[in-house]
Amino acid sequence: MNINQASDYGFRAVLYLAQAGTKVVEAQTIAQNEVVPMRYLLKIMPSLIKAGIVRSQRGVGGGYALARDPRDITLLDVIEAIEGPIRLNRCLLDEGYCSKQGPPDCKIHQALADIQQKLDSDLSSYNFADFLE
Amino acid sequence: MNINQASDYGFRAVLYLAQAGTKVVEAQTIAQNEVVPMRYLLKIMPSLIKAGIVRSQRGVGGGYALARDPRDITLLDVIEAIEGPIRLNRCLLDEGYCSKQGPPDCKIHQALADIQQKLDSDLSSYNFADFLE
DNA sequence: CTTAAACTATACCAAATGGGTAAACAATTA
DNA sequence: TAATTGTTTACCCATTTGGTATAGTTTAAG
Repeated sequence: MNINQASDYGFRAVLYLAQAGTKVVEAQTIAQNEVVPMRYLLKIMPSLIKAGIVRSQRGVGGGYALARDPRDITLLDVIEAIEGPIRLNRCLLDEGYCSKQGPPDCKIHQALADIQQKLDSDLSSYNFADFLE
Repeated sequence: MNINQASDYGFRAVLYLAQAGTKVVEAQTIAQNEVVPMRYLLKIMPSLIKAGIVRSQRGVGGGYALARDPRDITLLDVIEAIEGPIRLNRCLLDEGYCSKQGPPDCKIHQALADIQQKLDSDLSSYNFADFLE
């Protein structure tokens, strides 16, 4: 039960870009400053772009910049961009996954759904403007 | 980011035992009723025993029963018994794990710590008496 | 006091996931 | 048109996950 390394790298990249303001920063700079393996970072970034969190520019002088105000980027946004939606239990998303095919009123399922919703909302309550010094 | 299958099986086993009251129930009965692979269930149960959630009896007529009131067994208890403590990010538990060895005042770390604490508390707010019909 | 029923401990295994690297490609600018 | 920088895709190895098998230990019944 944890956030994976890729998401953690995503946090660092977004935070670095937030600190950089509107400047376009190349991957290598982010990788070095945030101690993220460069090639791995390059693989992660497109997920952040597809999610509308980051924009990129190719070619000489290219790099990455935030696509929107850091205030509008939450921890959950980054996690979901990289790992997809959170599901405390697979049964909460994959209908028919549960081997018991439990009664639709499975109370544990309902409890987990409630807890997951709170977790989502907690992860959404922190935005990257909060993290700037 | 999810609770693993073993914990889900653990939920089912504990719920089944809670419904059985004080009766000693053999593994096969639990496995069949809760649709859990018998051998896998047998591997999981010792974790619940070590955590003081379940007690076992060997030999003829043996089986499992809850070791304490269902009201005193929470979702978190079962998860921690089976998966160990929850850590949203490894850096929250393994000191010195973070490749950045970030400043001790990493704001993201602090946010995740807060969120994790809320998650723990939410998972603790449901006990297995709540789940009985 | 032996046998059968039940849990325990270990070891093993295949498939999926996680973390990371490599190489060829596409775009952009000087 | 060449150099720079991101994109795409494929590959790779180690770990984890979910599960099975096997040998062993405890206990109650006969």
